[in-house]
Amino acid sequence: MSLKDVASLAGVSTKTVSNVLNDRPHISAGTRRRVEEAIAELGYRPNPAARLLKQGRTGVIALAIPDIELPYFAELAAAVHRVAERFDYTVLLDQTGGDEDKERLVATGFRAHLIDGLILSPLSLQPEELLDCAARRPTVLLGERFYDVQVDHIAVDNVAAGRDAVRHLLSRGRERIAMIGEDEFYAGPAGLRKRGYVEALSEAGLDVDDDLVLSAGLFQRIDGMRATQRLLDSGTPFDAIFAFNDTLALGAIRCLHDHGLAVPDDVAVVGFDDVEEGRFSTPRLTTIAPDKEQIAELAVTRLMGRLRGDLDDSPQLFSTAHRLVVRESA
Amino acid sequence: MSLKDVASLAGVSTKTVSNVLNDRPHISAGTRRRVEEAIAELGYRPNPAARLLKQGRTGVIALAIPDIELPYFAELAAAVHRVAERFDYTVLLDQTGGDEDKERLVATGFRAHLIDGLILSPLSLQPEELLDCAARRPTVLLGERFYDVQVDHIAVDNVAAGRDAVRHLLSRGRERIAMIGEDEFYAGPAGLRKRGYVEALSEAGLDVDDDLVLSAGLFQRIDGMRATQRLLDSGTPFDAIFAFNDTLALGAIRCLHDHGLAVPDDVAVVGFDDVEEGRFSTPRLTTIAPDKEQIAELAVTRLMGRLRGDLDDSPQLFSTAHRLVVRESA
DNA sequence: ATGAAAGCGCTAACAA
DNA sequence: TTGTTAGCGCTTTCAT
Repeated sequence: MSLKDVASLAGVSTKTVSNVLNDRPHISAGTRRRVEEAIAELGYRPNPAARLLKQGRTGVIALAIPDIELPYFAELAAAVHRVAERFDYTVLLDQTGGDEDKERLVATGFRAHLIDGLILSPLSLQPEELLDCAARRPTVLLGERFYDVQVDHIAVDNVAAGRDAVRHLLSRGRERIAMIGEDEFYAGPAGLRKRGYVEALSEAGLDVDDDLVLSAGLFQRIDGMRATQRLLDSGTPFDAIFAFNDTLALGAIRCLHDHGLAVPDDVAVVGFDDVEEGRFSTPRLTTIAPDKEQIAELAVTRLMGRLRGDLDDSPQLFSTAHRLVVRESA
Repeated sequence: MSLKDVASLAGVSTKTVSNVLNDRPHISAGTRRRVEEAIAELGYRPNPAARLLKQGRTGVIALAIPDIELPYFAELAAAVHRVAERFDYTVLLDQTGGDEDKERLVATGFRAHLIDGLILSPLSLQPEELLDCAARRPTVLLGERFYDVQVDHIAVDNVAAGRDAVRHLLSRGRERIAMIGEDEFYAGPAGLRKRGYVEALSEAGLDVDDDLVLSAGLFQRIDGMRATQRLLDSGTPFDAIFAFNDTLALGAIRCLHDHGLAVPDDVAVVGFDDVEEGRFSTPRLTTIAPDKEQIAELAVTRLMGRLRGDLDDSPQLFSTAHRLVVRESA
């Protein structure tokens, strides 16, 4: 059933029906009523595919993140949803799982091509591929990078944030500060946070002890737990942990508790992300809080600007706010 | 740039290009090569809208849930994603926020999206509207209902699950068991869980004390915390809490800790959902674990069956497995 | 094995 | 104010 059916039932042309549907002016009240009755009678619904084919916009943007099960991304996704809604846009969620191929698939749009724009949180994609992706459609990248890709980036200042976290630990008199989240992709946020860690230590005249630098797979709770276990097993003394996200930190705390260690008395812990969970955990988590609302706001409005074509400045890096939230764990 | 351009560059008809694109037989090697070269040279990408208009399927299913920030839904969404991927389907996530109007919007598809099917977790929508929604496109409902709607439902046996939770508490010698999650929508899962609570109590010869029955807005941590605070304020003695989801339970524990109450020694707590968070919390959470993988599997395959039209049985309620996971909190 | 041409349902330029 | 009609880019039937 199509526009035509409605038109013939209402005794008007398709154009008129289209006008009614799109709420355009220049329709007499009587005609409008007749058309609306016909629509109701037929239970007619416009075919979005046809509309899309015609006007070339879908009303959908994609948000591609590594893992929706990580609360940070869930909270970010919720924020993006809220902003997108204001623009009458829906969000298609894509999980890359940190898998490079999957990420590439999403980026090149082999799969979900029915989108007007893309907000991508890349984990392993290389600059040239990101550029290619952005050339294909309006794109905003989440997460700071070293390299200078000509694509809009939105991120907190990870070096500064990492420094803030470690400075706080130092100010509490901790000197053997472990770090969880070392990453092979030096160019990403993790590399930058490590930089902040290193800088804060050296400010305090401390050297980086490689035994205190731990890596952690997918940044889930279990990874934080395992890393902490390795640290404990190694016998290296430590009195604090800076985890590169809150779930790692929560996993670390779980492990410390299992070994009868008190947080923060024996070991102070600082996380990163300020997820809801950390506000209710025992102990409550001290963390770096990025402004997720601001990130979402910026990402979506930037995308909308590009979509509407009323953005003529060149791609840039937007640095969003962050702050240290001191709670109980450090 | 379209198929036509590719065709003329390759010196063939659009039909041939289409054949190559869709990997159909009956193409000579030479022709295929020439077409592929033309595609590469032009950097051509098929327009999915056109394809969609023609064949009427989008390769996208929507998952409409109240709130992605609730870990249960995030985990469920991840599971749905994984299953959908096997069918080469992408998942569009829609948040209803438990808002009735928003839910209706999603259900009726007013925001007519390019969607082949819908998995909906309704909170407040009425039977007739759900039916209407299902009539419109293949639909699977998540969460048990009392009423007998002719739509596929997938849910754990909430009455049995609620009973299991409370029986466990009783077996631990608790007799003043509070309940958090009372809901005005008696027909939904919450109402059924309460039924299980009531049944288990009466099995044990106990009466329901209305002072122990607490309601809780959106099932977030803060709601659990507030409900527990009210309970404490009321002065009603209690030695256990059955929270209708894990986040409520975690919020309750946070509140108990704040008041110097030990879990489970002073108050035992059982949750519902078995979210990852509860496996790492302090104390670890005892909970009812629905089989999320099974739920996702069933929901998606059911949808796929309807989409392919090779499902001719009538809509039904699928009861999925659940089990009690005893950890530290009770 | 390949080509010509008719739509899929909608919008919008142009006509009346 | 309303109608006519030409596409949007693809798939597909029917010819060749």
